[in-house]
Amino acid sequence: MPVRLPKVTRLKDVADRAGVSTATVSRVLNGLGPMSNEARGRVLKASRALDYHPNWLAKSLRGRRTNTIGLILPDIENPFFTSLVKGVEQAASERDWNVILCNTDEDLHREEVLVRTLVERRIDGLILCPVAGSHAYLTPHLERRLALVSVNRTLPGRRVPAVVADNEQGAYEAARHLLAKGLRPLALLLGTPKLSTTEARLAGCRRAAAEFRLRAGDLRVAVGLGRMGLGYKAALECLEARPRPRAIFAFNNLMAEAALMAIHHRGLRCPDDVALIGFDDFRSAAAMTPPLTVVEQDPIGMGRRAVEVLAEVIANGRPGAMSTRLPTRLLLRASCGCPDGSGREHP
Amino acid sequence: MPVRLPKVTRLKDVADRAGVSTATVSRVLNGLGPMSNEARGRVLKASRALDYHPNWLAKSLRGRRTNTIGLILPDIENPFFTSLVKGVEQAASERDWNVILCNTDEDLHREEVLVRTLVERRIDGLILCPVAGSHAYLTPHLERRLALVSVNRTLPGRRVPAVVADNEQGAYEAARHLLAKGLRPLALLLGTPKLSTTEARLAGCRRAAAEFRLRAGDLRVAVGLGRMGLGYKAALECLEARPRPRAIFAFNNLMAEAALMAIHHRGLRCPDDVALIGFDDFRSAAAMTPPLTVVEQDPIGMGRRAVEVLAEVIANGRPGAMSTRLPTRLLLRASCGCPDGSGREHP
DNA sequence: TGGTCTTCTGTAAAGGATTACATTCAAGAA
DNA sequence: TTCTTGAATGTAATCCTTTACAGAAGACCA
Repeated sequence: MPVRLPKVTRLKDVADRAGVSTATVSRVLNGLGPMSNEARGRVLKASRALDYHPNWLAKSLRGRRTNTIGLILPDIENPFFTSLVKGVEQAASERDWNVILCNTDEDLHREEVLVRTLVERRIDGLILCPVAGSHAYLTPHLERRLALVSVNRTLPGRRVPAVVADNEQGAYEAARHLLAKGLRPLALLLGTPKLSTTEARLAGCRRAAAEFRLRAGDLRVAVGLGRMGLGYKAALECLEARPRPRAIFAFNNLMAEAALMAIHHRGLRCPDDVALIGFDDFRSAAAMTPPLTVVEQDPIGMGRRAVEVLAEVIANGRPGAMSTRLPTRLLLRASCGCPDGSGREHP
Repeated sequence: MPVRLPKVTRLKDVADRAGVSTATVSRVLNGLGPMSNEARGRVLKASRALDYHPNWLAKSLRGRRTNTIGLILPDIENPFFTSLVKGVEQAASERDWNVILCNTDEDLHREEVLVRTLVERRIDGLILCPVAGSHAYLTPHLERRLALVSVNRTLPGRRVPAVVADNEQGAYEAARHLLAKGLRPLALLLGTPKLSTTEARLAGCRRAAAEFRLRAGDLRVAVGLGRMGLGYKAALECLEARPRPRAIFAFNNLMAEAALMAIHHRGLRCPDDVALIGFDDFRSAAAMTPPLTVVEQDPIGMGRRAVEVLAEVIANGRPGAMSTRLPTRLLLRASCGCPDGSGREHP
């Protein structure tokens, strides 16, 4: 029998219609405790007829668990983070968790506000990619045993589990690859400075430089500050210096694109005049001319792993390991002067 | 005096420490009702000392309002939707609303489950970009007066307010531009079929074709099904046909990239052998070789507008207008054989 | 002094679910 | 027949806030 659906249906309404108590309805709907088939049938029928949707607020309030985690990222428009979101969503939905996604735009104050909001929402745990700066505001949250995992970037000086890529090694391999070809000067195009990723990648490059006994002038550092326009300008200036760099290593996907545009607009050929390697693969990298060599990360895997670590923290109060470092891989395409080795450019 | 923070602080704890009732604490913290400065000071001090964070679950349960909206999209990895998310987030945060973002992966069943989940969470409203197929499951939700706005795509045959781009006109202008240059055959590379966007763009192309009195064989339709690999294959096949198309109009950013790769891999020159126009601008479009001409949309504006319409529905029970159609613009770059007119390739 | 207003504060009832505990009832055992 | 046991169900407390309503205390006026 169809029913006019006037207001929102409560558990009590279902109970009344089925002629049982609220406790019975709750037990039936959650499949807990003993129940007669008789009661079960009546409850399910009533629930269906009234189009009952349990009030998740009440449920969570009572159960002290929201099955929701927070995910705070600095820039969801960046394809790296977009893929990371996907990984987190996948792993979360396997656990029947929901994700609340938030964007800081690299703004520390906004990050602090977002963390507070999520804590007030009683999320079960938080995955955070912290912006640069002091995270003193986290102290009371951590004392309160907020389940927290940092992802992609670390939180310096805090005992917070981290899931990151092996930035040092990845950058080392890229720089070594360029230097082994004799390409120098080598210019580094940094994204946002002071981040743990930037620092680690820089360290990797310095290791390679030391190994090849590079002279001081043969390692240049330009800073793009994480914005396309600024990266483009920095790359242009960098290409103006004499002797001109023979290779550029861009520290993220945005900077790699900026560098390639700068090379083209200067009328230079890539890789013949200037070789280019980027950090992090992205959808368009293989469609560029030339296809871009990149240090490939696994953002989806990183997101998945972050959820797993968070699950450990939630369940046991602490993670299995404080630090997870995911391997990277040099994905050779034409922009560094190599024959398109490891495939992938045919989608 | 610093306090060891043992468990989570409740309103009651603050009240006890300040020596007042819970009602007073609530009034002070929400700035409602009359209160003495005396009480105010004591409450604020206690609240700070105990690091009190109001329980949003209890608040929302009692207030029957969550200040949260849902946003369901088919593919958050697509930069178009990523920007749309940004617009929604901006407009939402101006209203102190939070956004729960969900991903359907173009799967109707997943969409249905997500809507149910969000309804159970008692979101105040929902912005939905529906996948193809029958949305019968929406009927009871709409009877229950779920505040719903569809975005980018419409829900055929339902009275649900929609915020979309003017797909017909945008596609018409692009096709006209190519046909006016005498480029034929013209090949259309569709994304996912049966979507309102695809249909509208197709209609725009047919209008242009009729205007130019195109012969039947001079308008080809290939289908990429919204996946990079399939789009690439479809484009390759399309380029194999004789006479070879002199122009391709790709119906979304993914298909445009696929088409460009196919052109390159076939050893053809763009735009000399085959001109190319895509639908929707994206970060890398200007960095491609040649830079891509596209029908530019305004995804951020679309997201913002969707929130505004949703706000009307929430406040008044109905929208100001059932349909909002946002203008598009042909953004000329080199890939259609035009001099880089409207700039933008220098970031 | 008593009455009327104001201004502040407290008590207790929602809001909608889960669940510890109590109760009922029938079957089986002694 | 009476007692024990177990399954099935109901009652009421609980989670944490907001807020209607009532009460208290002081100011002011007649």
